[in-house]
Amino acid sequence: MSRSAGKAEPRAAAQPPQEVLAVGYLLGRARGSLLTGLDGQLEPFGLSAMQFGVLKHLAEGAAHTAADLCRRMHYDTGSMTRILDRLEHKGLVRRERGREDRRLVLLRIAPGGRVLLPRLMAVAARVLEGHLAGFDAAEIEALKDYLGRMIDNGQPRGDNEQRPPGGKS
Amino acid sequence: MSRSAGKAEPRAAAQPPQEVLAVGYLLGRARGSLLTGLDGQLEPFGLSAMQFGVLKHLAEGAAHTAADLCRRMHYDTGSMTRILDRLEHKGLVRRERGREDRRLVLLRIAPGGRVLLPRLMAVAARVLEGHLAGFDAAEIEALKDYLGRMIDNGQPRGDNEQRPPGGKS
DNA sequence: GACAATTAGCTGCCGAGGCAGTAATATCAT
DNA sequence: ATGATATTACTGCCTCGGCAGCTAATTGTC
Repeated sequence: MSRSAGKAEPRAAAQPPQEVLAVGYLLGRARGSLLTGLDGQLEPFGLSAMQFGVLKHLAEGAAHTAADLCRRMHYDTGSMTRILDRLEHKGLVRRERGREDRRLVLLRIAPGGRVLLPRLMAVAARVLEGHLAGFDAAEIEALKDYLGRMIDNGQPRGDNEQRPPGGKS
Repeated sequence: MSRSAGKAEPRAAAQPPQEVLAVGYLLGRARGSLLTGLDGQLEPFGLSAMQFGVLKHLAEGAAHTAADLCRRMHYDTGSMTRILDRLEHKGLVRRERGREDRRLVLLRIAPGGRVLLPRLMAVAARVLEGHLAGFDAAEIEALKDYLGRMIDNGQPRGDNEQRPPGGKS
């Protein structure tokens, strides 16, 4: 949002390396604390934070297949298969072979998952809010903005995308 | 500040759960991007980001034993042993039994590590700065402040957390 | 229709991190 | 001193995520 593109950017990030490296350190610690808390609170339900994320995506209709989930969550397809195995085994997710495209395995939340989800959401929100105690709305927005920008900066990683010449619809 | 029964608190973090959960998501992504970039850049040196962190701590004199490193870096002692094994095998770190307290294994950077470190620092700083491109000094400070506060919020003895009722699976 | 290229999902394998248990040493209480 | 407890470092064991390879199925080209 406050991405002032018109302004000159004097690379203000030019600070003592120590200062910049601390960002990476803090990032790892904050993420670890969040994950530990989340996993701990989710443990009574027998779910991990990752499994919760999958369930949430499915409930929102944000993804309907395993590959879709992997793209959205930037996750490995092999690991996704195993996570779905567990969720299906717990009766929280149902797999169904695609009828039109028989390569696809369409995913749906099972009733059990749909019932459980609200409680999981409440738990997750509580953990997040606990970590964000003392933050006002503007600060949360700023934090999300910063993180988003860092992610964007990291995306154009090193090499060029191969654009095969010619049409690719 | 026990939020045991806190409902209507003046905490501004009361936002739609979606918005708050996004923070966790972005945090994980930003950290992943950073780590991927760092590991990629460190690969030519045959080192991981974690190994670099250990080397850096030793060079700064921030830690002198394995347990010390673990406390500072919030790391598992078993994994630390294995990391030190590799660093020692590469000739970047030296182990020496403590003379006063014979339980300790005093750690020192070997000359090879000391020579290598500046280049590693430069690489790491470059990756960090790449992710922080477009950030001004105040924003970086704010980001570090936010992350630090999140970490502090996650620390608190963690036992005032309620347990969700009954597990099933 | 035959063929290659692409996509979706799954499995095996490997490295890394966390946990528990162990041996050696140090510290404290009695 | 003796025993109990704590700390340090290390070692298996387990789980999880990423990677490579595989099969089945779809799409595109001729």
